[in-house]
Amino acid sequence: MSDQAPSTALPKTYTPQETEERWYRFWEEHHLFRAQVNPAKKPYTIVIPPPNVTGVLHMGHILNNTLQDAFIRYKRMTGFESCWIPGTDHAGIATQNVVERSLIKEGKTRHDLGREQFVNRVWEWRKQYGGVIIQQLRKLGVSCDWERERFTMDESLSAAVREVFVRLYEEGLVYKGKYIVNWCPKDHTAISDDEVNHSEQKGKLYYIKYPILAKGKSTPTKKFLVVATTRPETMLGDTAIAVNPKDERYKHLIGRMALLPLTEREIPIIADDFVDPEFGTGMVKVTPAHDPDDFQIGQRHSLPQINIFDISARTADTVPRKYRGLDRYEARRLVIEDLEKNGLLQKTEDHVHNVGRCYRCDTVIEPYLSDQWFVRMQPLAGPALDVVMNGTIRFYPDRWTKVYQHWMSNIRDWCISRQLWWGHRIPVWYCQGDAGKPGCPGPIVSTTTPDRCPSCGGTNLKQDEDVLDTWFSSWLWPFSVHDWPQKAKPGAEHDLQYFYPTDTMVTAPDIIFFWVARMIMAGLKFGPSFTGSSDPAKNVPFRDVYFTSVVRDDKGRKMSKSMGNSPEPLDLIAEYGADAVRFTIIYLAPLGQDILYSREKNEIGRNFANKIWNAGRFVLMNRDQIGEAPRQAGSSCNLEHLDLADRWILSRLHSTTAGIASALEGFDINKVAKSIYDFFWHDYCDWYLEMVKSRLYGSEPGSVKQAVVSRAIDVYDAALRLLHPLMPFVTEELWQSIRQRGPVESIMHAQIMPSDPSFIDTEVEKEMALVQNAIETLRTIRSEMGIAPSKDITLLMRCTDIPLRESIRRYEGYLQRLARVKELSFIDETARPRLSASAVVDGKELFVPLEGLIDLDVERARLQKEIDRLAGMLGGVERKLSNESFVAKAPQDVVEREREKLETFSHALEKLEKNLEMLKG
RNA sequence: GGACGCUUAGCUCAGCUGGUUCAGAGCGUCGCCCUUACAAGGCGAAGGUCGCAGGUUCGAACCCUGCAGCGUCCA
Repeated sequence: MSDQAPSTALPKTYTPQETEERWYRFWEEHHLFRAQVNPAKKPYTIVIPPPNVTGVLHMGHILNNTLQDAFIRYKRMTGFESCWIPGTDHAGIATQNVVERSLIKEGKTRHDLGREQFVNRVWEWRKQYGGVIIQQLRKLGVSCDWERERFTMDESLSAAVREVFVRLYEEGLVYKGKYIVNWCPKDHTAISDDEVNHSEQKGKLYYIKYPILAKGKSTPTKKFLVVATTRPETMLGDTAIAVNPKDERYKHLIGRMALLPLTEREIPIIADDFVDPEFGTGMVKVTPAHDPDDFQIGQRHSLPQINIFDISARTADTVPRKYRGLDRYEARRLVIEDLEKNGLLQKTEDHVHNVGRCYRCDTVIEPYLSDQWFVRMQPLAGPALDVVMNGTIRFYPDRWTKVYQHWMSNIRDWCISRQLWWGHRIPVWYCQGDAGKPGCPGPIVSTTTPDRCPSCGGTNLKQDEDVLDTWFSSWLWPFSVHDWPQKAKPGAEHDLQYFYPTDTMVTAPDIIFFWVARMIMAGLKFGPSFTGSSDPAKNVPFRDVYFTSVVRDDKGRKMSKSMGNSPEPLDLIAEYGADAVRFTIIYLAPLGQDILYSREKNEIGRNFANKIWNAGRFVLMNRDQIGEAPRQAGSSCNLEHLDLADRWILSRLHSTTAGIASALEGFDINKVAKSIYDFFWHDYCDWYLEMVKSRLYGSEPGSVKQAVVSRAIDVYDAALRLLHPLMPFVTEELWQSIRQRGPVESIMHAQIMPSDPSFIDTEVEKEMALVQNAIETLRTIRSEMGIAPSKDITLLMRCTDIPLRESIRRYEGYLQRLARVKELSFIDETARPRLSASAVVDGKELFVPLEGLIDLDVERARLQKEIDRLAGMLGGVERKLSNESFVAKAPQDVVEREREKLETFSHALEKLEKNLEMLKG
């Protein structure tokens, strides 16, 4: 017994705090998370969806990262080279905001510092605070390969960004243009369509009268046209009025001019199909510089574009003096006031409309005309849609494919430039011309900073001021983490070749477009350059996408720190332990279904940890007293002196293992948690260990008892390994305690025993079910008859079958231990035990003589209830069988089963009724 | 307006291709128990017309249609 650990008395209750810290240090110090190119193994790779570098851990991260860790650990324990690459993204707007806020406290703005200084300042901030979330993740116990940690602003990842920009530019997939974009007046930058959150909001619909000008003249007629608008202030930038060409009401006005109130500008009345005759008056004002639809109309009719706002959405010099320098809402108020004064406001109606807000700061977005860079998405979307539709990439749950399909089919170009200082500066330069000479037209687009203009040789170059969208680096993450494009030679033996494509992407559904979709595009587009293959299956960034649940509070509201309805994850971990928090959230989170969460629910996980802890205590105490059997070579489990309970627990272990493997295949991690929980708690603790006691404390020889102890530990060991991916700490602690382990040995690299079907024995499980059934029945009788738990009972069983009697005798110990049956005797058909409680289990009658103890009324009521229940079921079966079409049409085995039920139920019923009669007589 | 999801015990949820004692589990409640692993525990019990209305079928919690309520995304 060289592998027997020294005696260790575990405390009665598991306390996670110290344990967790100790084992995490152990794992990290011994580089146990590290993955290496290993051609002998298949890789299993996950790249973390990089959290925002300004972020702090929230419940969504807890769920998301527990899932990833569970997948990574299961794979590591089933023969894969598991590699989980962590990191953060540089979160352009958020990070810049954070640093700007701290500058404000010093009474400065970024403009006071200048660009270079400011960017340095952000780097400093990042060095100091950017690792917070990474440290917090460690508390959760995640097995990320920290030696591969990446940041989207790392030099190598920045090189990837430049490379991609240049390649796309050269292919004509990146272009610059003046378009209406979503402008955040607070952050002073454009954002992409996906970064705008729309919500319904109550507003007003204003009906404004515009005087119609006399034909060919600048004098107003007495007539007016009326437009309806939700944003009256933008009228200052109107350059036309539009009607639907088919609208009979207004046909005669097309081509005429109107006078724009408050500005005295003359604008044309035009016809455009876009106008909905049903909306408002059927006439719309056209403001090409401040509305995306109007912009389109403006393009079609070559209308002037008058930008009336500055970058803060305050009115600019392009409006009459009176209205200049106003916030858009003040401008609205004043415009309305003046229109009213002039009798030009016909009416105002309540109106619910959709308002877009910045996803970072919630400011109402201003459609804004500006020069921006875009990615042409259509050519990238086609292949990206194909790989999902044809199953090369699978979504879990599958319904997200529809959402994806819809988005991909209606895709719009991606605005990638941001008017920020923090981020990847756009790799584009403009020739300004050397002294006295004019600059050259056209941009210089290059992965490296150019010395001189390629056309004129001039050295006066100016880089584009803008930076790229953060997501423009995130979409490359699955391969940029491996230092593409530097290490990109196809065929070479390195990380990119080995670990790409990744296997599973675990992400919240709300960012399906931000990175799932775009990562797929990027993988398919740039994959061939390092996989050397045009096969989409080799270029996709991942094969399975797991969309997590949304974590809500117990009232169903989405948890958010700003709402204050989210517990602080680190507090939860401190209070319950990381294992408990991990297990609980997995146990509660069915695939793709929202989860209602509250802190007390962590008791599920905490209690479970304590349960297995105490099971460990139990086996250790017995090992210390009884000792273990000599180790059998080549076997993962002691198989000597097996009895029913042993065969049963082995059967359960192997079918649980198989069930977990198949649940993992389908990403049904919730089921994994439930299976291991039920196995460990109910099968192993409630039944197996209780049954083991009857042998350990019985009269069998020491060698037999030692085999029993060894087996109990073996099964326990296997169960710990099954559970480890969900509860890494407590399982490590216990695994290290039950047997002597090597100095760098860890359960995280122990292998999960594959399910061996030869152990799965349905006959044994059936027999065991019978014993369990009998024990439960006896317990019910005891409880209902008010028999004190400490009091022994006698059991009479009607059974004439001699071999069966013998086999039942073998379980006597279990009945003794688990139902406190002191004496078991068999009786024949004619015996009529009086004053007994009785029951029928598997057709056999059980009698518990209760002379002097029995309350006849209670027992009669109990029997009557059981009779009613059975009679109900019997009735159901009889109805089915008397239904001719059932017998004719239902499958034969189903009919046969019903006939058997008829048999069983009526026999049992007969006996119960007889026994009830006896009590009456 | 369009798409998707959900509705099963007081609460949170399982329930696979329609048929196995199918109506389940955990929490909560009630009763008994500090039984030498565990009171963060053990044993037992009560509790539900499976959202509503139709339909398909020998048979529906499960499939189809409609409706209602809740939620999410897109326009």
